Amino acid sequence: MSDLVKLYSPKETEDRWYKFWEENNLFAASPNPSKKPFTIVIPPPNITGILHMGHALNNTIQDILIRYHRMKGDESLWMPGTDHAGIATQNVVEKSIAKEGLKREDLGRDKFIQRVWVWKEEYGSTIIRQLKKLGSSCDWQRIRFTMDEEYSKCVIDVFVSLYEKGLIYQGDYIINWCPRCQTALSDEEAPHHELQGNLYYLRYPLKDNPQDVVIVATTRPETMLGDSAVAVNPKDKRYKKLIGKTLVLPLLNREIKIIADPMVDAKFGTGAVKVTPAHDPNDYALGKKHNLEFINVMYPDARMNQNAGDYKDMDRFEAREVILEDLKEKGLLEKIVPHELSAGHCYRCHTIIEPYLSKQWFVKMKPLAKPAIEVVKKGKIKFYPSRWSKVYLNWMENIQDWCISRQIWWGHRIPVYYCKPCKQIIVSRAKPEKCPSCGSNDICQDEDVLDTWFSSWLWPFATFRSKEDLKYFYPTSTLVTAPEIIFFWVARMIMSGLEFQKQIPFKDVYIHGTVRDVEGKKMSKSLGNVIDPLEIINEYGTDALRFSLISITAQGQDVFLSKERFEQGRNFANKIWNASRFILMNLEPENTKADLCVFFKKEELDTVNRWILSRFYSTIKQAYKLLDGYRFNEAINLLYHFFWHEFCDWYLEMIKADIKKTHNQIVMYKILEKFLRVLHPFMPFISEEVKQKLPGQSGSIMAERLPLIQEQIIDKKIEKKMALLFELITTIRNMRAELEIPPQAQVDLKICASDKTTNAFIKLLSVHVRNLAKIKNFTLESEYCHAAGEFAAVLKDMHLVIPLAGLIDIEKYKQKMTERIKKTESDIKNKKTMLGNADFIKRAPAQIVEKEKQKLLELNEILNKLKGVIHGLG
RNA sequence: GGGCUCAUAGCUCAGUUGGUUAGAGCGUUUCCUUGACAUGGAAAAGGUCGGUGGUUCGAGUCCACUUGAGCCCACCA
Repeated sequence: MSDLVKLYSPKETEDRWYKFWEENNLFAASPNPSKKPFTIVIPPPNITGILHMGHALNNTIQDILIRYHRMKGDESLWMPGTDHAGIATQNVVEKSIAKEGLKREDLGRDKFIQRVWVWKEEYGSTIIRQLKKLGSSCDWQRIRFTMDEEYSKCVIDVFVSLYEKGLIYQGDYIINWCPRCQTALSDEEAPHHELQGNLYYLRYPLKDNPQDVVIVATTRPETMLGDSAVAVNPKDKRYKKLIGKTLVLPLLNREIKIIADPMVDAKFGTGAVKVTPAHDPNDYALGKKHNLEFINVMYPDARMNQNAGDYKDMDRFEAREVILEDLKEKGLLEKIVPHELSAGHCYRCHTIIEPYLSKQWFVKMKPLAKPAIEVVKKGKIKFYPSRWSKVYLNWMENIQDWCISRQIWWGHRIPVYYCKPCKQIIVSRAKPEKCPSCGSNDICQDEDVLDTWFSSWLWPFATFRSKEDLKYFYPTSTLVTAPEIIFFWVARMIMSGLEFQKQIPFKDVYIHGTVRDVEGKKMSKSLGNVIDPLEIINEYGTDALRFSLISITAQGQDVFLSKERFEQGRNFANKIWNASRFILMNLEPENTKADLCVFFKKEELDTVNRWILSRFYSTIKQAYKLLDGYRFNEAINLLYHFFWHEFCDWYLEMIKADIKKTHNQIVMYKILEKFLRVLHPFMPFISEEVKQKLPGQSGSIMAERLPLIQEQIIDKKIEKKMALLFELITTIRNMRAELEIPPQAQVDLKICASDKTTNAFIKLLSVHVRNLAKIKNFTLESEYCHAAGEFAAVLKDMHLVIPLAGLIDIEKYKQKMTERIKKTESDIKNKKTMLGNADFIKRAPAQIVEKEKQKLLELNEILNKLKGVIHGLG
């Protein structure tokens, strides 16, 4: 290794190791009764997906969990797969055939679906390849697709079973309709966004007295063509006498009634509202209640239809303008007031949703939601961070029925059949030969397919191919996903798991933040602010990407990302690489064989080695705890700090002078080797690469176990003492800088430490003071030893003296000391006040009081020493 | 209209059960090309934790109100 380059090169190593792991089947998991299962099902990416930072974060977290548990000794399965993504995929393939001048109708249903499968074969696994670049240790042999034959069977089975239970029904309702995709959408698929629009005030003349008008306000004037009433609040005095009267709908001259309903808010607009039952959910309810006519005025593509009179064939927004013009001409446009409104948008193509009356299939959600609410309330499923459980419960408690039919071709076709002669509806797992009612074989299947989420909600169990696997790995352990997926997927999986497996689908739900750019904007292609993970991998390496991403992801907080962040990860990988190089080039292979636990004997091992071992075990103990609590950033930052600043900056520097000593050899090797194992879940590639270069090591690091915590090695006293030593060295270095002594020049140093323990400790470790602070003649006194004209500093109850005067600016230094004295005096004053407070003495825990007392003593000591320094300066 | 999150060093952010010299990375300043690493080392400067009030012996850390930023949900036409 020592002959290798100074810079770590992830490019040359990462792909190689991934291939090695795959070829050696190291990702595979299978039921093993002697082990605990740990299971994660991947949120299946769309086959149209291309890896973005959200995926990178999501999958890095899962991979950390999986690798951590695998090395903990659990039978760890990361179940991979992809989602057929009905609308998204259909859109992509439609675009692709459009290049040949074709529409899907030109091909016909079967040919089109064939084309989708061809597309899927060619591009559908792009995202999988990219997940592999990320280092994801999924059991790829188990990979699932939501349109796999068996999976599809399960989807159909679930539909039929829910239908048989009376939980699926068909009906004419107002649904969210995307005119561009030309399909119904669920409420979740039509998120509302604010829109700057207008409130248009229209005048509807009374039939009896056309000079008199009722003014209605609307944001969508084109829907007036479908009006079948005007509604007012029954208590509204302004309109009381008009209730029951007839209006003439302008432009179409249709007669409509004025009705009264308490649903109308008298304070909004004019207090009179036009009622369009076929184009608005509220109006739909009014229409049902008051038995109004349902007039659909649009084609599925949102052009006006035959019910729209002269406006037929105009697009809805074009019609809006023309209608307003015409009304204005007739003097029936009262006014236009700017008005902010929110409208549903298609989550696939962002087209404004049209509330549209149509026949669709729905799932009754209330009965399914009930047990799903219970399991979260009872803590059987826990959200991390816990606040998301509130969001979940709030949604579940107000759940609406789920529209599951989609008017597209790519997806699971609804298993409903219609008998043409007798109109019988047959819901069946397989196509019936003949109608059970009339015996006819003139049967056709429902044209619609199911919502993609109607297949993904079965993911945690439908992915398992055998009963044994299902029994062993289900319920899964942790689900890792983003907040916007809670309603779409998490909630529904909980419902389906309870309904079809009678068990929760997972125990923990870890909700991570959204990846945003530095300005806090969501990363998206349209904004052009994306950072491509693959580019980062190419430039900095996968380990760097993973490290940086994780180190800034506090539990549940959004991630603000700029490209520079990845430098830290790259630098850390390089640091590990070089520290390893250093160790390996100094390591005698025979020293790699010792068993650390046998070797470790307090009495025999020197302080420095005891210290670093203690720090190592303290660190991993804390890291494991943090990982178990899903605090990934804290865990990795802890490991980072340990390795870089304690192991490299202090430990390796201290033992450098005596690197061939057996104890040093054994300890530095053991810590490196063990550290790599702890690091592996976070940075799988470099940990494997270095591990493989260690002498006497064979086999993958993936097959190793995490180092066990050796409690008996943790020694807080030594850790504290060593902290003092470091402070001492730092203070001396500081003095040298103050004196502008060149780094390579050696100086003499006197330390006056009156405290016996401290004195003895410094004596014991004086070699390190000499080496790390470049000291030539070192003397340790127990008495005050600061002579006039010498340069001195104070550390706790010690005086540090460099007998080399004249170089410093005495006045400047005096001033600095005076400031410190002032600060110390003020600290003392505060402490005295605190300790003088009877309530504090009485109520604070004794150990805190004791600690404060100690601090006061120390401060007094420091004050004395500082005064001595000033005095010494003359 | 309801709910949630955030506001801590120049920048980006940590800070689990309230304990008192508030941390990191990046950036800045000074010095160092010393055989592991300049994707490096040493040292330094820099916050009193958005505001107000409260609880407490003690609050960045709990409560109320408030200001600003952002997100989610909701059938205001």
